[in-house]
Amino acid sequence: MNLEILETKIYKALSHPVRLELVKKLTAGERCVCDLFDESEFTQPNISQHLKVLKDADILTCERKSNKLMYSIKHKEVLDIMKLAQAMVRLEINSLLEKN
Amino acid sequence: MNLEILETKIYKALSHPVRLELVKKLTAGERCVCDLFDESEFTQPNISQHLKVLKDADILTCERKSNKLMYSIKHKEVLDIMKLAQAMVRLEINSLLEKN
DNA sequence: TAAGCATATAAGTATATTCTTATATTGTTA
DNA sequence: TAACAATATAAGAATATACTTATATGCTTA
Repeated sequence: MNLEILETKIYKALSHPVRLELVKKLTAGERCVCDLFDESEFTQPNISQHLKVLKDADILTCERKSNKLMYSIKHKEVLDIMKLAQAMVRLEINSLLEKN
Repeated sequence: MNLEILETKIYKALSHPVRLELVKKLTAGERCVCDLFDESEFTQPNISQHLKVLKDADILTCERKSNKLMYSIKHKEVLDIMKLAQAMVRLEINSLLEKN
């Protein structure tokens, strides 16, 4: 098993705006698929597919509660990754603003 | 401008094994394209294209030194991102090992 | 300024990703 | 166990990505 491929899988999972939004929603706590779907502008299968990508990358995990599947963040490290990436974006925005 | 798109651009840039390898090579310091290409198994245009993706995501920057273009890491945050992703991978590997 | 090295761009093809609609699966409860 | 609600999977079309080869661009130096 190639560890680098597992690493790229994490980045790829985060690289789609819908999936990034899903992760951000889950920072507030676990949610069921139907809630996540209701709040999105896409179809239920599409949301399920995106959740699967995030689960396969071990970013999310899920657990059944009665008739609902609750998704949640599996490793808190992903939140730190996102904070760092957002910091990079801010640095770039600031340096663009300074130039004008 | 949508900040979330800039964020996903960072992840997408890191999500290819060749590009991840390029970033890792540059952790040791700046390198020219020809060196990076010589050490790779791909064509020079392909390496240039990957470098462009990394530059467009503001992960790398480049500077001309005489007849060579030296690429280097632009924001050290990306190294922290990679450490965190690697930590996530290790956690997963360990928990897989424990199960067997 | 011509020649040569280093790098980027263009164009095209193969493959992967991201959606959609339709359907299957699974757990819950009447 | 039948019916329903919640979710996943399948199949297919549109689009994006990642390669290749060929060619262009841009420094540098003779």
